[in-house]
Amino acid sequence: MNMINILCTKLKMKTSRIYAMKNREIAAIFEEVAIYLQMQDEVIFKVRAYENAALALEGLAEDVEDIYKRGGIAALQEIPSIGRALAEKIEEYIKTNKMEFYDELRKKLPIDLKGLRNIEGMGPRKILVLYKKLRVKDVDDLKKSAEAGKIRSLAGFGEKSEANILKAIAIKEKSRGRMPLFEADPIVAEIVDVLSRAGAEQITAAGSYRRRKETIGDIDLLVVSNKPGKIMDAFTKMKSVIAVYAKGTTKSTVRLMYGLDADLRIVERSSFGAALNYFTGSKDHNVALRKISIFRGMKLNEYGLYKGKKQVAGENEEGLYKALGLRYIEPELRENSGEIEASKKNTLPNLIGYSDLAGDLQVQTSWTDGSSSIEDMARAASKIGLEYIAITDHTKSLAMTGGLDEKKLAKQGEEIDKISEKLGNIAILKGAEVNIMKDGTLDIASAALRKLDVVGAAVHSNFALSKDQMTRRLIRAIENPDVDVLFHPTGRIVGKREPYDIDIEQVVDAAKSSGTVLEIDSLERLDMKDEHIRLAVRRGVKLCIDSDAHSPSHFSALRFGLAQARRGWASKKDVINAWPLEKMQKMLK
DNA sequence: GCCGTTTTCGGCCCGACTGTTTTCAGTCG
Repeated sequence: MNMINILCTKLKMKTSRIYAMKNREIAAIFEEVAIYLQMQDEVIFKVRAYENAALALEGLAEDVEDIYKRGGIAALQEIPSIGRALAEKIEEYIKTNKMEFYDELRKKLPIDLKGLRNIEGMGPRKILVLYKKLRVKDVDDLKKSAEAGKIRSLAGFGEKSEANILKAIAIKEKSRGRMPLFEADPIVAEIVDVLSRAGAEQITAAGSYRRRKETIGDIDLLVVSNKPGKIMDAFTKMKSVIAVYAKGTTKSTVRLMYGLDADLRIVERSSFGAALNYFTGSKDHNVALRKISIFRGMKLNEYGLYKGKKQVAGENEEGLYKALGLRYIEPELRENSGEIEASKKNTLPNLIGYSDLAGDLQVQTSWTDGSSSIEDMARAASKIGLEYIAITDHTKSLAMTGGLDEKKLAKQGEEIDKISEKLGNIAILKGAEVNIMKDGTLDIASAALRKLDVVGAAVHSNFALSKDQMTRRLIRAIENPDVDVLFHPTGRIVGKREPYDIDIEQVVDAAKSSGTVLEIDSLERLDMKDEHIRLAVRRGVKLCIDSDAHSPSHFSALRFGLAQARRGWASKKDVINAWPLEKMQKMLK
């Protein structure tokens, strides 16, 4: 939340512009309350209730304020992990922007909980002791106390604890939070290489990396090896390791110089499936599976599924799900957001596969801000197995890219025909990424657009309109009979730019009624988000997954768009560029 | 404080590692 606050201040934006802002605010408060309660020796289950509620709010697609407006307290209680008491607290916060219960706790213990909790090893009990004995209120106090050698003499602490605190603070100062998946990819490859050289028999990256979440908080690796000592040594001595938090025979944790942690677990082959399942998560998904195990009179841990002392499953994930009476659930779906119920009822979607794309409907070239010629881009696309691409350079109002006008579009069309004929092995469609003006009109005349095969429309300016204005702007473009696809519908860029404020449901509904395709932009943007995709799929809106390539190497980003689509429960039937060219073209206006 | 394939009361996921201890509490995922 801090990051968002900073962002808001910097951009002088109203906080309401940030998507589902209230959800995160309230989640942050509940998280803090949980810590306060733990300090006060409140029963752990009450603590968990607040933690669970925070998680539920963070994972919520809909704005909690909208839910409240729609159905009041009763609607809030429909949210899992929110009961009467917490619903009332949420109501209070929506109405007054305050929560008395929380304010009281804070008055009693005026501590920067969030800051202190962010220091590795600092939990509620330690924070409380440090406050009571040394009046430590924030990270700055903590650092000073440690440097002055005051901590080592406290009961429960020692010299090592004191040194670790200083180390953890130093590391935190260099931390960077969550990392986009596409940045983590090469780092994971590097670690896998090291472990494989050290003699690991089997290596799999698990965690949010395997679930293909758009950002990851750390890297979880799972290894099968009969030389655990050697593997752990190789892992903790990697060049990129700047600190070792823990090193055991089955589990080690290190901090990497890239600003995130990596966890390594070594397991027996007979437990690999159970371990993979456990370390892939999500935590919520795991907890749900364990509850099912208990219900069926069994116990699930990272070593297997047990009936008494007998392992009934665990060597592979498929067997594990089967033994729990479930259909196999793909990692991208494991967020405990309905996948377990769907698995029970056998209604899981047949997810689009990572090699299912036949074409790419957004490609830029050196005609505008791309680096390469039409021919080079077409060759690169063909090389990775695509059967068709659409050339979609920017249009004239995007002056900084040298956007094309009607005349240049016509000229580019002639060039495309020539190259198409020359190459022969890939269909090159004529298209454009047409700029959506502030009022929702387009910057290219209808007559010129009708000569194109694919018209994508996109917002590139005036991001700070009100929710209402922006929604109307997009809907006007969507309903334009010349527009086939709405490119990167929410304008966000992972880790860089928040989405503009729109009513996504209205946008999706407009796409449905007008037969407009919504894009999943793969490169850096990952726009739409998984939850938006899921909404679109539910409403029967067609999607396309595009690279938004500006150079030949960018086509490799399609796998991230595909991952996003899978996380949004999309099947091949939902994604038009997974279809053969002729069938795809029938979907265009 | 939440929740119900079993339960409107009585449960609530499970285990590894560290540091400070001599058996465990605290933290983490």
